[in-house]
Amino acid sequence: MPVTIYNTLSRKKEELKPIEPGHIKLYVCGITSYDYCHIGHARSALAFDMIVRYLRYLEYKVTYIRNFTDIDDKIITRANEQQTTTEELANRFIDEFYIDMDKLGVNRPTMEPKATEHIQEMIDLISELIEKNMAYPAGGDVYYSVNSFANYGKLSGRKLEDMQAGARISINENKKDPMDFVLWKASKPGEPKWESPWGAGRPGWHIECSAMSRKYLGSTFDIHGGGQDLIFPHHENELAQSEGANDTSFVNMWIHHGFVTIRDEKMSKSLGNFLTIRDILDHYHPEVLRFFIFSTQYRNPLDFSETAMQNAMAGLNRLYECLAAIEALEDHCSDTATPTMNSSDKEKIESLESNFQSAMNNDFNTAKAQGMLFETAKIINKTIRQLPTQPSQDEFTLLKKSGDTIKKLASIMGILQVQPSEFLASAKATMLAKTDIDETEILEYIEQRIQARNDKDWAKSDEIRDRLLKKGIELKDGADGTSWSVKRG
RNA sequence: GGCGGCGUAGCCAAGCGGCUAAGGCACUGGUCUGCAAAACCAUGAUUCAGCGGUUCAAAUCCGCUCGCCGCCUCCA
Repeated sequence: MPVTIYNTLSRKKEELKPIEPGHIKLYVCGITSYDYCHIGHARSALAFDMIVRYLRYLEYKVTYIRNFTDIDDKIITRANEQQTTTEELANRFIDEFYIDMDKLGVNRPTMEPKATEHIQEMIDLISELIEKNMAYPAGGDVYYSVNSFANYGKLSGRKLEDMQAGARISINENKKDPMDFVLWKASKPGEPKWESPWGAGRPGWHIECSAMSRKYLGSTFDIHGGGQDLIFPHHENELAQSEGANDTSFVNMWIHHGFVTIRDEKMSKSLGNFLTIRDILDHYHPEVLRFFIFSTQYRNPLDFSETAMQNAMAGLNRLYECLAAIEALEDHCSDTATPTMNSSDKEKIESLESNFQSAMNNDFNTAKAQGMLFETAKIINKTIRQLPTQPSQDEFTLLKKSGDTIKKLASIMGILQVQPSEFLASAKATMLAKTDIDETEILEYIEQRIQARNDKDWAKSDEIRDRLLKKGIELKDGADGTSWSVKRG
């Protein structure tokens, strides 16, 4: 079963065929580090984390490069505002980025090059472009000449004429063509600068990815990824630079993920609908965010809302409850017991892994893959319910094994990786933090209620239960006493 | 204006020309319970924004219309 991926360049799903058999080389545009990361950054990191995990699960070797943009206009502006250096600011937010990524359980890429550590590679690349007459110095800057690259626009599907008609391009006296973009920027007084053949300055944004991907992955590699907003101009320009300089195809497949929206609008600071990763992690278990993000295919827009997160939590809970039920099975088997599972259910359970794979092979369809997990959980729950006290050894083994398979497959999405009890407890703690009651108070009420129940004083018992419910606490009377949880929603 | 995407049950979401249109959440009924809650079980689309067309066959392909979104400036 081949992996097929939607390639932005061809606008079709294509079979993944690594250049070097068994080895996939992937480059993803990382963050510009000048602020805390938001939920959109989380989706990007998580989407490629999932892709890499899946490819490795398929036993591909994956070399995964994700860069840090640690010098650019926004960083300079922000550093000035905070009266610090660009280096200090960028490094500080790289540290914050790692804090968020670690909480989300995102695996580190193979390498994470920083732009400022690859200035020489960029200067070399720019020099090559100048030699080939594809770039020109002007007034201390260096520009890429879009007219020198016949295929300019092939990734984003734009024509130069159309783009000029749009005419939202800043006027710049130095440019030969308004669409030409900067490769090297002369530094203004007080700005960070590096020496170059064209004077002191700093690199343009697009050139860093061309230089770093070439250094670590070569002139042609398998997959380049990023958010959909990077298609133009960033990736279009990278492609023009790299193919212009290297005279060879830059990337075989371009993967672009969709946006996270809030009330169906793209997040932005000006709209005030901006949510950082840590805002969300204060209220939800990291696996809830992961589950939510993978509840739709990576290319679709994903609308964030409290309701959606509650749904995600409920769904994840259901899967954990199923795992807990499997764990709770006691090993009392009988050789003579008749199996309770019908053959079609048994077949479905046994084909979980291959069904999961075909979902994932179809452009990493995590939404469908999640559906497979639920389908299996449903059958397992049903089976466990019908199980005699002495189940057959086969059936018992199948259930245990299915639980392990669920966990293994879920690990590709980074969910179901903690003990069910641990997840439930930690979800409870974050939920409790949102209420105005604490655990000791709840336990006191429960004690009082147990007394009332022992006295068969149902009125008082119900009154206590209602009082807690008003505070958002639900009680459950089980076989082993009363337990509590925070009411959802 | 140019380019791209989307519109499937109350909500989220699979589906990529042919098996009963996955799955989740919510709702409702049942099991359980002192009553509840949780959990579990069961149940929902003769129909896929609308209209035409291609085909033996369309949610799936083509055209048009309507609605929504993104990019064309930094952006995940």
